[in-house]
Amino acid sequence: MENYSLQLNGVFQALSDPTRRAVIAHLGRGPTSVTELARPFDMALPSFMKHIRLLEETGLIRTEKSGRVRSCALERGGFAVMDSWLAEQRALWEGRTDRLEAFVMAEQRAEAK
Amino acid sequence: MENYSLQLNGVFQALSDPTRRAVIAHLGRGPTSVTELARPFDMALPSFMKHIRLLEETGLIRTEKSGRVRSCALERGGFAVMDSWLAEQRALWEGRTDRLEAFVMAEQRAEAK
DNA sequence: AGAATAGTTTTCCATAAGGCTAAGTATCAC
DNA sequence: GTGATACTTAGCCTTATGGAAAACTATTCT
Repeated sequence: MENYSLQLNGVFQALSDPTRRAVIAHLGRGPTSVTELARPFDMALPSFMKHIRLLEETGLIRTEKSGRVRSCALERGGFAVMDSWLAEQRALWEGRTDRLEAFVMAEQRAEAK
Repeated sequence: MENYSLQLNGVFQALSDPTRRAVIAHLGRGPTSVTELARPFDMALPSFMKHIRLLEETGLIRTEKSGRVRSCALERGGFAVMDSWLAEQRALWEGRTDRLEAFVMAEQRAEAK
């Protein structure tokens, strides 16, 4: 899947910025409006909105506008691609560790002879 | 810790590039030389080396030069910062889910009266 | 209606990121 | 010691990224 890789690019890149990670952390405690989320940052609103849009595009958050306020919430699904990649990698080098362990044990058994 | 955040920036950014993720995946099957790692990519060596250096700087891999060949290996420690951040986030929104569940159950109990 | 609030759109700017070529330095293999 | 190998260094180029200011739109409050 070509698309899987692109999603990974997006998610990792999104999380590489401290402002965006802080937004994620904030939303972990519940949905909020953009202005509320922006309050802790010394940053112009348009700049902040770029982060919000990027987070939404990558599927890490979901936003909805009602009236003049846009409220944001975590989208747990966005983390799924990353989780699966990480699991894949772990399977790889844990598999290898197992083989290495098997090898080491085999050596030890050989020595014991 | 100010440094923790910088490490997170680095690790996430490092993993946001497909070439670098491929290198990580390759190294998951064991240590190799730079040239060997570079083989699958249609990219000049100096460009590829930038990725290697970045991965090393962020602590995701470890490299060592012996003779004219530099061999690379995974550094599991580099993943630790990311893992801990992810765990932190999960604790946050799982904690919240629990409270939400508790709230919902309380409502149901109230209705049952 | 008029003022304040909450975003939005547009344009611009400086730096970082990813890639290239050309040329240089050690090793290693004969 | 010559040639091939395996990187390294040094510039250079283009696009992406994070941020800003100014001006605009749509709601909501009084």
